This record gives sequence, structure tokens and C-alpha cells, in this order.
Amino acid sequence: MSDNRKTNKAITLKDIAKEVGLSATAVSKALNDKGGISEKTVARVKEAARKLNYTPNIVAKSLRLNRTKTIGVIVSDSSQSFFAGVVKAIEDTAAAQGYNIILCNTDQSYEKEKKAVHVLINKRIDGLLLAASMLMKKADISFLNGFGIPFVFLIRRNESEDTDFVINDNVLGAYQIVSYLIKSGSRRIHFLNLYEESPSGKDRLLGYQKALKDNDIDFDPALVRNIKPSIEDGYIEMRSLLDKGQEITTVFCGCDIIGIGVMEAILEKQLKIPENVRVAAYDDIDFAAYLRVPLTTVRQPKDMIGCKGTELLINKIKSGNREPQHLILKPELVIRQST
Amino acid sequence: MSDNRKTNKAITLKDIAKEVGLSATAVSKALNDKGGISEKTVARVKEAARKLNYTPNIVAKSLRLNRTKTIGVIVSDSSQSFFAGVVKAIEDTAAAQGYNIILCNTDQSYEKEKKAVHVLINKRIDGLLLAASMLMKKADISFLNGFGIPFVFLIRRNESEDTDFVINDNVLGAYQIVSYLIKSGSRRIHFLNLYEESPSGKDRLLGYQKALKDNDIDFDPALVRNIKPSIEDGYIEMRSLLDKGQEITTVFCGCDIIGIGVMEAILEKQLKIPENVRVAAYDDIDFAAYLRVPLTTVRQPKDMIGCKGTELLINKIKSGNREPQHLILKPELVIRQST
DNA sequence: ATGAAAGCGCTAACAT
DNA sequence: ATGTTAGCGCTTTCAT
Repeated sequence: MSDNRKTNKAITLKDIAKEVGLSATAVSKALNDKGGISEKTVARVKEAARKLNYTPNIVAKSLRLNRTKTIGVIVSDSSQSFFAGVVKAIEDTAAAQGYNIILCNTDQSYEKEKKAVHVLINKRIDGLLLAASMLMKKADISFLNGFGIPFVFLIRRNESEDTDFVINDNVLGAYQIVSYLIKSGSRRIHFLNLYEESPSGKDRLLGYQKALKDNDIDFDPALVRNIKPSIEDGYIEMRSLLDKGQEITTVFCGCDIIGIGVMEAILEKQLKIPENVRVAAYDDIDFAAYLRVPLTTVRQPKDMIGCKGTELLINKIKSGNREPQHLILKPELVIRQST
Repeated sequence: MSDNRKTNKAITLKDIAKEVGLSATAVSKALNDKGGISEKTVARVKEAARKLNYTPNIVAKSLRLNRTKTIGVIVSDSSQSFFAGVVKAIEDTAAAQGYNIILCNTDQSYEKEKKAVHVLINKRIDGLLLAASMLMKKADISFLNGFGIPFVFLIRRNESEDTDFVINDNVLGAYQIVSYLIKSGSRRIHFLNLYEESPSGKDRLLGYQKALKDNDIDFDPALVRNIKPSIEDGYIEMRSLLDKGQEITTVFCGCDIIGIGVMEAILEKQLKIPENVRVAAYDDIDFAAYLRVPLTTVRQPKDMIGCKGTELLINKIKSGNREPQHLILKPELVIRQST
């Protein structure tokens, strides 16, 4: 074992150069197949590198080349089933192209998200993926543009049209599931939507309204509520609706998580799903099929969102192309027992 | 807007130095509060940095200081509910201490995991967290030790005692839940355990056996199966057991995911849980309370595992201390309707 | 085909 | 209190 191994100091180009009696430059060229080095020498160099257990210092390389082969991923909460799936798809796609990801959680905090952007910029990421970002206003886009690296929004589209994003077609998804509910007998459909500012929520409302209209049902704003996407808020809202003694036959939830809370509240009242109340939702999280009552929902293609978003970003990194692109993926209606 | 902004070239210490008429060294000292610079100058420098929108180049800093403030996180599948929770806790804890995480998935592939280690080492991570790693043999530990950075195993303990790990007490957890099952009336308890090589599975088997023994029940190896931790494998195994017409009254599953498949198989046969078959499991994933039948299980403190593991690692990074530490956290029995 | 020199941006050691 | 020099490990130019 060489001295370097013993002292745990990493092997450098210089060490290899000394070993084979060449310059560091030549070794670099040989190792990276840059040409201008005889085949025999290249072989010798590579053999020496292997023998010495050389690990290139990517930090030095990054400094020199001004790129890190690292992309930043900002997400509100990577532990949530849906986001976790998107992140996995991102990591898989990035790894396949030789990129690593630095993951940052924001817990839905605008301030935390801006701080995360700064940290990632300081680490000189080559590009940035923002999943369900809070940076949605024009000023936020300027903020992001100021750093001169490409960025792509995922899941949640942005106000300004001149940014890249990959989302599912929320209007279509809501339209599909509400149309299905109507065709299968529901006419009075409560809608526990995402909170009001959510672009996805807005789009889902459009789809809901369009489906009503196409079926000659008047839109009743009293049936729509905006709540936070949590089990607890779904539960509380549904309980309060039931306690009011209103006639409730069908509930469309802004997301599966809300749907879980809604179902809990319904079952707690000894009501049956779907016999007394039909429940539908949005997202198709991993466990949707194994819940108290298997949940009818709209599947967002989370793998596709992560994969396509990453490919789009890496493309922009490599090409320098700044033309904004919008990918709007098709959702899929998944009918299960809750309706 | 300065030329630098226009051309999108990042501001450097030199730029600030020029702006305030000092050397780059002085600026560095001022910005990092290293002392030896007058208060007035420090203020001037910081003001200039703010004005120029300076973002320190962490890559250069890393190269110079030989540390990246980045830790590598290797996990088999970050999209799985349980791991996603651990990763979230890791990220939170790391961020609070000024560290970022690079996340790598291995999909349970030994080769992929080794490759991930190499990639992370090349990126000069300061330390490594391995969740449910496949690198468990002595040779694997030598491999990891060869890189000279601290590493901590999470969830799954390692064969060699001279490595750091943070796990839950699998013997105790299994003992608790099996004891509970016995005390509440079960005597013949099927055990669909994790696959045979799993150290966690081995420990859970020990706990299972100890509980039987303490209650004067003979251990029957025929009741134990080792299967893969997937919904499908749980379903298939349970169906095959039921099809054999054996008398099955209680099933303890190696993890909640298996439990989901098991419950599906039982319900499909028109059997009732827990009236006909009682089902218990291990992990307490996020949705355990909202499954077809709310699941009795053992809660692994996933937040604690992520948090404590990260703290331990960062401690070792900072202190250089190489004494191996073992954290064995207490699990918690969670009784729900499935038993 | 190979090497010397320069420099990416930063900071530590050593002047002054 | 501030500046000069050197160097982290790498690659790119420009020589030879």
C-alpha cells in the first residue's frame, strides 16, 4: 500500500504522472480519451490509475469546467407519497445521464424555498427542478432567472408563460372524473378542492364546471370548498358537512390525501361508501387501491412528470437552449370501489 | 446592471475587492468574519457583496478546504413510504446543520450500490449514510473504509460490529407484538418474514421465538416463511396458504407492505379481519391507519433513525472521531383494528 | 505525442 | 489591519 493510501490522501493526476513518468496534462488527456496520446501510453496510464485506485476529484473538475453535473431538486415534502415518487423518477433519470441530485425540502415555506435556491446556486448546480413550487409570481421568476441557469417547474404550472413546466392536464383530469360521476348517477357533487391560490386547483375547478355544463347541471358554488391537502383537513371539512345534515351523496376531493380524511369521516358516521356517499379524488397515490375503500381517482403520471422534467432540464443544460417548453401530460381515470 | 450581471458571469471575491479597493484575501476574511479586519471595512465589504449580488462559489471553497458540506445518502428506493420518511428526516437534520444531501437509489442492487458509492466519493462527500444497505459483508466494510470518510448504516445493522449504525430494536419490536397477539388469544401465529439474509428479519424471528417461549408455545418452523417485502409477494404467499386449506387465524408480517398484500388475499376470500384472521405487521408506514383494515403494527421511529443517524454522521465528520457507535432505538406497538 | 504554464475561486500562511 | 504568495486538482492553451 502506497504512502498515499496509508495517509488516506486521495490519489491525484500528479501521483499517476509520477508513477508512469509523464506530465499531469498527458495523464489527464489519456484518462479522458482526449486524443493526442499514443495508444500504448493511454493503456499504461489507465492501468496505473486502476492500480493506484485513482478517483478523479470532481470538485476540482467542476471548478475548472464550471459545471458540476449536479441538479438541484426542490420539493415541499419529499416524504409524501406522491412527491417521493416524482423524486425517485428524477433521480433515476438523472443518474442514467450521469447527473446527481441535491434534494431540498421547503415544507411549503416561501422563505425556505428561496433560501434553498440560494444554497443550491452557491453549490453551482447546473440546473434546477422545482416541484409544486411556491415561487409562482413574476417577481419570483425574475429571481430565478437572475442566476442564469435553466430551471423547470414540475406538477404546478406557473403564472408566467415564459417558463418551462411539466404538469398533468388538470382541467382534463377533473373533467373526466366528474363526467364519469355524472354518467354513473351523481348530479349533486360536492367538491373539496385544493386551496384557492393553487393553479392546479383552479384548473380542476374548470374541469369540474365544464363537466357539469356539458351535462346540463347548474354550477352551485355552495358545493365547492377550498381546503388544505391534508388528511386532517379533509376529515374536519367532511365531518362539518355531515354534521350540518346536508344531503351529501358524492364528494370529489382535490387530492387523494383529502380523500382519505373524507372517507374516515364518512365511515365514522356509519355511512357506507359508495352506497351512501361516493368518494372520488385526484393523484392516485401508491396506496389508493388499498385504502379503507379502494379509491376512484385520477392518476397523475408521476413517473413521467419526474422523468420528462429531468430530461427537459438536462437538455437545456446541454444545449443552452432557452426556449420555454410546456409539457402537459394526460391523466388517467382509475375507477375503484369508492364510487 | 454591471457587465458581470449582463454576461451572467458570477461575481467573485476579486470583483468585490476591486469594488472596495482591497485584496481578495481581505474580502474573504471580512465576509467570513475571520477577524483581523476593521469593523468599518467589514461593513463596507458586506455592503458591496450585497450590492453586487455576490454568491460565494462553494465549489472553489470545497476544493480549497477539502470538504464539501455535502453528505451522500444511499437508499434502495426513496419512493417507498418508509424510506421516504427517513430521507426527509435526514434532509431536515442535515439542512439545519448547513449540509446538503445527494440522494442515490440502488433498487436493491449490490452493483448499483457500489457504483453509487464511487460516484459520491468522486464528488467528495464529507460522509455517507446507507439506509438498508446491501453492503453487509466484511469485504464491503473494507471497501467503504478504504475511502477514509465516515459512514453510518441506517435501519439495517451490519455484520461487523466495528461500524456505526442506527436501527430499531427488531428483537424487542417483534417480541412486543407477538406477545400481544398471544395474550389477546392467538397461539398459532404464522410469520411471513423478510427474506432470510435480512439481519432485521433474523432479529424479528428471534423476538417471535422468544415471545412464544415465554408463553410456553412450541416454535413450529412450518409457520415461518421468508418472502420479499412487496405487496404482491405478501398477496401471493397468503393466497397460497389459504388455498392449502390450512387453519390460519393469525399472521404476523415482516413489514407493513407485506401486510397489505396479505390483507388483500384474506378479504378476497370473503374472510373477515380480524374476526377470521388477525393480521399484524412491522414498520407503521404513513398509511397504516387508513388501510382496508387499520393495521396493528410495530412503529419504527423513522424520523429518529434519520435524525440520529445524520447527527451521528455529522458529529464524526466534525470531530474526526472513529469510535464506532450503535444506536438501537425503541420501537412502539401500535394496536389497531386488524387484530 | 508530450509538456509547461496558466487559471478556475477560494483561503491559509506568511509577510508588512 | 491589510496584502502577497501559493496551492487545492483539474483542463486548456500553446509550445515543442
